[in-house]
Amino acid sequence: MVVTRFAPSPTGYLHIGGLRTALFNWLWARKNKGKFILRIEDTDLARNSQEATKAILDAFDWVGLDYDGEVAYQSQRFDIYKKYIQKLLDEGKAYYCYMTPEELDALRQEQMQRGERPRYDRRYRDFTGTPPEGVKPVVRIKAPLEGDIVFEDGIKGTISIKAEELDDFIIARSDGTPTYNFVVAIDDALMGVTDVIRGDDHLYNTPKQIIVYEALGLKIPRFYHVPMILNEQGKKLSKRDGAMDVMEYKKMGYLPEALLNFLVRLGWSHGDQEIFSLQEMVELFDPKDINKSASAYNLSKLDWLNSHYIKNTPNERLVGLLEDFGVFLANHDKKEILLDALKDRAKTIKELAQMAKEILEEPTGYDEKGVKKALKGEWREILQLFVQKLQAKEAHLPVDFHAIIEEVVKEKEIGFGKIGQPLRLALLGKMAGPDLSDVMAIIGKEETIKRVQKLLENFKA
RNA sequence: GGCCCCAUCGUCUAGCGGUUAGGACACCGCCCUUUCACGGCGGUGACGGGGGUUCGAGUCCCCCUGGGGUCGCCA
Repeated sequence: MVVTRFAPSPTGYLHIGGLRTALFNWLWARKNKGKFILRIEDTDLARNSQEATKAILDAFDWVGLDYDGEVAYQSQRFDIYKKYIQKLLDEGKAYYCYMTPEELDALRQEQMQRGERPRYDRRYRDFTGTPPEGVKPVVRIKAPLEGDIVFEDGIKGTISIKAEELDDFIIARSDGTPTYNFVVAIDDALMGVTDVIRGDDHLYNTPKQIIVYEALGLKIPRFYHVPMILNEQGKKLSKRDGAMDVMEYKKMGYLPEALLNFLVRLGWSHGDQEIFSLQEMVELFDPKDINKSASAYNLSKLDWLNSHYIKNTPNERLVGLLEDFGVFLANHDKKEILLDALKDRAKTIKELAQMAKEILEEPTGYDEKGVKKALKGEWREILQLFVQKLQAKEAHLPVDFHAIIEEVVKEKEIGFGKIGQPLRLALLGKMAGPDLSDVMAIIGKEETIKRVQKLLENFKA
């Protein structure tokens, strides 16, 4: 049985790197019919917030990732960790350290000045004297003094760290609360986690966690360290790099399946395939196919994927999606024509909404270049004739409107462009947009006439 | 700076000793067309550098360069 987990610390929103990590873990668990656990790493009471936890849950909900069992909160498991700390203390595998933060700082300063690597000097490791007064001690684990800590990373291969590189790191703060590297190891072991897929910023934590596993005699899981996601410039992702928050993508009009598809291809691939449904990802995903190098994200590819998914989204769903962007089509009798005309033109739902508005709402002005280009020659007579003919007929469907245009074209012996350009300007206020017959059918005969007459009115000879 | 990791078109990537180095996004051109998109077709474009190993290296080894990660009583 494969058990994976996603273990964010609730210090803010879920960012896209976190979502990719969550997705990889989720996929691997689902593919193996195993379990995917969501665990909130909130041991640092001073830093976490419930809003952040909620934000993470909301993001999961939006993209459609689920998890098995209840969400685990480390802050509710302190007594478990306490027992293990005591166990290590009793067995002499951990010890109290009475060094104050100030003393530690001073030591680090000195070491830095001497050009040495700053680290705790193990002064209390074998301390047997009388502890200094008034200092609440931390608990440190006895890390091995020599040798190498070696593990097999499922992505990077064999990783080897010398024992001298590690120090006796803190497993319990002076207030008694346990620290990250300690609780992670314990929880992963206790929850039966078999495969840990996480960002490679955790690579250096792994040997520390292995020290904990070994001190406690717990089973060590398989590790997969996924390379980071870089910004479009190929630099480290930071808060300044635009949309980091997963939910921002919803606001920008991206579909969750597009975001997931985009993210899964960042660092992972399956031959030349670009489009993956969630189901296909589950079938094909394997962490052994994850790349070893970092990857930069490029929004234009996300746009492409998003437009792909929009094209293939049923109109009914688009109607619902559009409501978040102020377009309400549920009761519009021509919504099918409208959506069919627009859905393969929009990169985002936001854009789709904008395009819909530009059709549904009367133009507030006319594009300057368009005016110059379209309003010349016989444009006035042509539009007048068009209105005349339209007024005399019933017209509901695009074909009805198209027939009238054709009549005008024939009668005046002109090309489609001669009527199309001024008509487009009248209807949309600009020179780009979907098929005019569709537009007219959507807004209807009366509105069509109204808009054409308005143009005629605005540009009197 | 120490330690660790990484390196194929601008970007995401395929490649797993013998390929005209493939695909996708973006870009450019053509076609379609009442416009703009969509779509179709075509094009520009990459193995960071230097040494080895080998009959033969994008593929294996070493060095350099470049990039990233990490060195907390954060996770």
